[in-house]
Amino acid sequence: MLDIKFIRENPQLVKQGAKNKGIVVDIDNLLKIDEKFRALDASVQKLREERNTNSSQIKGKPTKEQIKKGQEIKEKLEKAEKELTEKQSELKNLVLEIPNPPKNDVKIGKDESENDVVKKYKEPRKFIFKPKDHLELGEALDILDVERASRVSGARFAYLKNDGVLLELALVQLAMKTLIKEGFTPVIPPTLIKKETMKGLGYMENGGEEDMYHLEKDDLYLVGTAEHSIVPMHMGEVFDKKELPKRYVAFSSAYRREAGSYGKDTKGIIRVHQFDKVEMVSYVPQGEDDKEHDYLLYIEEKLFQLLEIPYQVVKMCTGDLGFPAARKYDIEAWMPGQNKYREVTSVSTITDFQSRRLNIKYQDGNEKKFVNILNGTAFAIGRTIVAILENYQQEDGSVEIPKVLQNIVGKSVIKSIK
RNA sequence: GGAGAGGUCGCAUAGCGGACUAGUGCAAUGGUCUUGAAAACCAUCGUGGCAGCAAUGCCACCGUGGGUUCGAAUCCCACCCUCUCCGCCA
Repeated sequence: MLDIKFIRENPQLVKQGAKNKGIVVDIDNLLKIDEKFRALDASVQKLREERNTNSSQIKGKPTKEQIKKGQEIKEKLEKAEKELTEKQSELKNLVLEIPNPPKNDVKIGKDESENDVVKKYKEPRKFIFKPKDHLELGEALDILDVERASRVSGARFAYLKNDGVLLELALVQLAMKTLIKEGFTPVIPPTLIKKETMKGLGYMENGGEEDMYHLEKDDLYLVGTAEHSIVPMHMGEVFDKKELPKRYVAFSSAYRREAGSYGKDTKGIIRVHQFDKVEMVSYVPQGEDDKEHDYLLYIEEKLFQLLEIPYQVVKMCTGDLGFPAARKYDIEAWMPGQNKYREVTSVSTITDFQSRRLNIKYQDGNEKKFVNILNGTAFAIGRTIVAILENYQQEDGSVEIPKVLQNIVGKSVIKSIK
């Protein structure tokens, strides 16, 4: 959510920002409503003042005149307050439809085709044999079972088995150890959150609700990422500036309906309804989000460098940013089985767009300011396993385990046990 | 799931229809004193909004949302949360 004052003072910037994201907003109409709202607000305040004066003049038993006057004010006030509430919610709904404007350094573009590759790490490996895809490898090694999962749970679910499980746990260990060393606070958060919380996060609008699992009986939502339960951890709180930056690393399952992605990535575990993830969330003071953004990206890169998997860093253009992000980078790992780079992490700054809505502040001298919030993926475990399988496969179908994980897994190669 | 207690300005507490314009203690901040510190003393000290260049004035907020009343922290209703006991349970 943007600050109404900011919109008033920078209508042009807000308009342009929305346009660059490909979102249509009517700022002129919003400002007109804002003006009406403020006029109404002033008259309501005046009426309340009258009411307060009238009742504070009454000491003991009120006279008939006093009661009559009070009733008159009350009647007028009820009408005016009703109008005010209506205008207010109308205004608020309009404000909520305005996206966070992209940062100046973000390229203006209409969709993902205009994103820029800003960095490449390592040349993709040259195979002397035809590389297999992760599903073929995983099934042969008996670490993945998609078929039985589809019978039990439906499409887009998977069983991870045997060394696949050890690999997942090793990745979690690696991410946790690395980030704890960096000073992050480890958390395992709840994965069911209240509707109120989901609303506060602002993911119910813009069709976001479509992608979330909802448990109707209890009116709870399954998180789509740990960010959904980590960010609101501090709602309504005021940090001391000394406590910032506050950084969390969370491990949790993530649930996505993947509505509207029928026919896309149907093979294997690239796109599933449930996957595990290690996620980072930072709260930083105003103006420090750019630095933090670089830092989180640096950590993401470092983790993939530890795995020695070739990747590229992609900087999103305005049209591919999403509603709350002001800037976003993805890391795309090379997937030999598909002969292309695929998204494995994503890191965004959402500036104070969410903290305003969730009311998360920090005390700076005698001023209270909204914190800037950033989030990024450490490991999306499923896709990282895909990348490992495909990049580390051998001609005989076995898969080498990345050096950095060998000690944790307790072996150096995953071989078929058949 | 059943029974009960409770949610007040960072924390603790007062408040039981009109001097609540929410009191007090602690903590915090600034100062006096001190070689330094502690103590003591003095002062400041919730959040948001509207109007104004400003000093300032006004409005709202006592878990949330409704209601009763001339007037609500206080009474009524619903919901949320916390705690205690019982039941069930990894």
